Amino acid sequence: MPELPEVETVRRGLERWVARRTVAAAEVLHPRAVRRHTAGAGDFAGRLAGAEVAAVRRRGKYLWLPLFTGDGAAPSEALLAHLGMSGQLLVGEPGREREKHLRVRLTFADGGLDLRFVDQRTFGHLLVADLVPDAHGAPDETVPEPIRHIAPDPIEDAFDDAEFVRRLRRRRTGLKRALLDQSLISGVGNIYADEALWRAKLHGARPTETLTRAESERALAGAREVMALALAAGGTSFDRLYVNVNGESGYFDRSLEAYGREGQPCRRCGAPIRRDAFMNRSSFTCPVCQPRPRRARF
DNA sequence: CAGCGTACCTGTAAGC
DNA sequence: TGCTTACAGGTACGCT
Repeated sequence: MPELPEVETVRRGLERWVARRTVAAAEVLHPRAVRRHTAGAGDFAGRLAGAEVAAVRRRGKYLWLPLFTGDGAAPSEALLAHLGMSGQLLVGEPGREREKHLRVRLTFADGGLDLRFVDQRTFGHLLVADLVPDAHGAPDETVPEPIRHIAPDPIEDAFDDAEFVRRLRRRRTGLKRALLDQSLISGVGNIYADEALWRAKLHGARPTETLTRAESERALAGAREVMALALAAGGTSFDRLYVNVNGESGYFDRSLEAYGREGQPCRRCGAPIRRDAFMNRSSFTCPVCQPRPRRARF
């Protein structure tokens, strides 16, 4: 469930079903799922066994569960998760059948619902990492060390609009590429980048150094608005790959204005939406509302 | 250093 | 029907 609204939907589910519970055991069924935990699968499982989930946090597309380790101190490490292209975190009866692409399974000391990381394409991963001070947020906030370089996302308090606009306009790249850069703004992926640009009436190939302050703010507002709407709909899913912790799909796909609408009329002006190849994927734009710049950056 | 292309996977759908 | 190809929500890494 890749982009911010889908990950936030999962975060809310985990908060409800997993927070404040103590892990009994972690079972790694596919080593690739913990490849970024450099100390290995055994160390990963060892750090989780007996730990209590203190909370469920998110920045952009990353989720993390700060862990109480039993000594009464504040959490110093966290279980960090990225769902990649096809990852799911599912909560359910421990005895149910194992999913075909089950990669990691956590059981809890209370014997209740288990937590499963299911990931068809294995681009997602889990790891346990140290918590370090957050360079972007309040002084007492922490983030897992591997994601300290990730920028705040536009729906968190730590996001600084003016700073984003300054950094965006200093870049020398295309607008869409910049929106997808998680070190500039996190949480935006291919769907919501296209939707934000449609709302802002801007083309993703616009060179960032030609953007006015007002245009930059429009792009940001577009991202913020579309993600808030998608979140209210439980996220976007085209198939069973993108579901919440209870296996249910969101329905924001019905509200998409650009993404996946090649050849269909723009709901603002009626012109057929056009598809272009971009970064080994697709970009969808309205050729009238979002005129392609003369000096295009893709 | 910033920016860009490619690699990493599995599954589905479309094309021949 | 079966084979091949294109494409799918993302990030890390190495090259220029």
